[in-house]
Amino acid sequence: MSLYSPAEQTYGEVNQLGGVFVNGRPLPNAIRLRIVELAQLGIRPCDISRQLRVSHGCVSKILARYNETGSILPGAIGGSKPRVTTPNVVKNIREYKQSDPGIFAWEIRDRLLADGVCDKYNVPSVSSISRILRNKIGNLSQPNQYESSKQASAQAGLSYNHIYPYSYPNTMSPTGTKMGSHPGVPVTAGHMSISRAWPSAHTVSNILGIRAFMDPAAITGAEGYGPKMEDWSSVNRAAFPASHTVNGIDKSAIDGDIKYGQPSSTLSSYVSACAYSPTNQYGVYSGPAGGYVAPGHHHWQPQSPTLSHPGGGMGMHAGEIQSPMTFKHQAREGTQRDRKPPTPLNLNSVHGLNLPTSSS
DNA sequence: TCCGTAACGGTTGAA
DNA sequence: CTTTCAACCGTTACG
Repeated sequence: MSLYSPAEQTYGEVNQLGGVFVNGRPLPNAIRLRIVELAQLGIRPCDISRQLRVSHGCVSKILARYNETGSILPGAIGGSKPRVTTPNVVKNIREYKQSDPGIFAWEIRDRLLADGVCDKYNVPSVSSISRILRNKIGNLSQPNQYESSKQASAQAGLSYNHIYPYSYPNTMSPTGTKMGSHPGVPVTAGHMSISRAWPSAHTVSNILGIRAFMDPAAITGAEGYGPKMEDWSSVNRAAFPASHTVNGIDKSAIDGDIKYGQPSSTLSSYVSACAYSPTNQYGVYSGPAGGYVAPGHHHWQPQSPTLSHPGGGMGMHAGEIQSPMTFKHQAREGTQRDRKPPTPLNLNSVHGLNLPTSSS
């Protein structure tokens, strides 16, 4: 799909509940966040599922993950984690080699075990060590930036918190038709495309995207749905609302972002735990404002509970969700008979679902 | 009816 | 540059 996609086709499919999703891709952060927030308001998962039009399996998964890790973010997709040849291992191999240039690969292997660098489960094979020697350490005199960059964080275990690594191809739309118009966007800098990148033009598309997202009808209707996946995704990402404190659920942040822009550092808590960030290549969205996001950490490892990290600067237009759902309470309200009317807050207001679009 | 989870088809990105 | 491969995704269906 990458190359080009049929523009008219919507990017995304519609699930049984009428929600739009992109197969293989994570739900937009804004929706993920909304799921968590609604759950915290006491809304049952099944209701959340219906309201947001996200499969219950997904709601269940996101909530479970949130409970476990404290993060609403999806895990890192793609790439391959350094399995045995972690930077630390490479570093050690290099050291062994430097101190004894004639050392055999099997000897290195034994030393890695002996020194506790690796255990029997993750020690590289002799052939791997040979490859490392050949490919990464071949010329000891060279600085080898690879390591320097990663190595640091590498074994730390905790280093990964970052924002979701969505990398996003910034290539805006290949098609160019719609977006082409504003080429300004930086393709170059992969990172940040998100937040800053979205000046106006995107906005529109975002909106479309968004709407489409939630409202299938819109999609179809809008032939435009211009933003193809990428944009879409960007939307998503960007959309990350911010609020933090899950408990408190302050939407203020969100609102804020609705206004666009504000970097909301707030979402940190939600975001934080996300998985690692891939190399710093795309940097992760350093947000507009933020520049936080230190490139350095990425680390593989399952996410951990630690979380809060200022990472976030994504720009978000949280708005995304808003429109879609607007929570049609209709359905539910009618049936309110449920059990506890959990919503003290009124769903509608929950997130500020107000659609800023119109106003602003 | 609700919810956890496996299967499935998909995307991604490091190696 | 292309291919592999392992990670994750959300939906669906089942129990």
